[in-house]
Amino acid sequence: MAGRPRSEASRRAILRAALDLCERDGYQNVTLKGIAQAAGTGRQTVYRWWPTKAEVMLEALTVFVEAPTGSEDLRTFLLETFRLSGGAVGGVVVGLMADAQSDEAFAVHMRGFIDSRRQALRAVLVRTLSADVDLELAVDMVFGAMWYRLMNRHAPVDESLADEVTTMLARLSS
Amino acid sequence: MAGRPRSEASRRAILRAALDLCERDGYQNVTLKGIAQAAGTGRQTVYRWWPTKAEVMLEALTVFVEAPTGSEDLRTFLLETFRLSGGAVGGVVVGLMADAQSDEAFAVHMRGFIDSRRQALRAVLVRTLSADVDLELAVDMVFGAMWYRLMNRHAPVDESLADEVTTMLARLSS
DNA sequence: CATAAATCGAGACATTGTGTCTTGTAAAGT
DNA sequence: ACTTTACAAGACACAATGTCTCGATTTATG
Repeated sequence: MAGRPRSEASRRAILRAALDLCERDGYQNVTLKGIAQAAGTGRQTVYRWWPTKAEVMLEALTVFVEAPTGSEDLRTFLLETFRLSGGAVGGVVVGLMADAQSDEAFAVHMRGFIDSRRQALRAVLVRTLSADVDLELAVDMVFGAMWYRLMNRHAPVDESLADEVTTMLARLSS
Repeated sequence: MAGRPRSEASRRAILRAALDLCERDGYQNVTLKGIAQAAGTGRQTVYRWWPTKAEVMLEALTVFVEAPTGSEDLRTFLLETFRLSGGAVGGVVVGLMADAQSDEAFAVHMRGFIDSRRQALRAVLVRTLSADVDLELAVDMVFGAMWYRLMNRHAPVDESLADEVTTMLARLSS
């Protein structure tokens, strides 16, 4: 009761092609057909292992992009996080968040991804803020500001945002 | 050099049908074909005046939903805003934000909509916060937290959020 | 009143992406 | 050998988008 094993080469080729096409054409213009073609694989091979483009991208992110380590310093943590989000990866995660709005099954996985990042920030903030500050709300406001800017594009997500957020939070404990 | 004037009845029927279908089926499941059909109008009549579903919805919001007035009290302002965003309107604006990620022309209009709300909050915050607090960042963090919760759905946008944000901001000026 | 201009509702049409299905081949265990 | 599963390639039905055509309607102009 066993057949041909899953091709690890095809899997990596698909995940790699997904990210590459994303960077070249933008998340919204990437199609599953395009991913399969760029990866030199059949379309069914993609559909067999992932239900949607978003799921492919999410796995590609976790495989090829390492998340910022849990730095102890808030400013450093935010610098790493915002540097990553402001670049090509930012375009992907924004597309994923947009797709999550029309795909509840994927939204669940997206929340898992988001939650891991929330935990990392929470671990930093718990050492930075006073004990009587609402930690969950602080996480919402920091990452909220980041996502808000990523999606609405009224201001960049960059080093200066990390500085400003850091000084803003410092005021809470004075 | 004048022809038949635009039918105001059709315009209102389309905007009304757009919101009604949104509430019944959810933003993502609404199609332009469905809107035209529900409004009892031809499809071309919709396309003649709006390029996309998102533009129809945005106009429908501004016509049928009145924005919270610029209350002087921060907590009251947030209560009104969050009560609106937490209901059926929240589902629409989230859908619009998602669509804006794949339609740059609409994203420009969306930023205009967002910016009017930012100005309203800014007007309240400038009377609430100390003069040396970064006002733009404060707006980003407050509305950011709201949008973050609306899109990721890890926590509700309700009265308690308004309370928590109000007390959090009060700490900045102590 | 006659004509030009622009709208109206209705629906055909091509295009594109999704997701399923089929075909013939390849690689594993039994 | 035989079964099972994956593979690449591509046909297929389906749904939504956006353009186009059609005949009819409603306005301003001469």
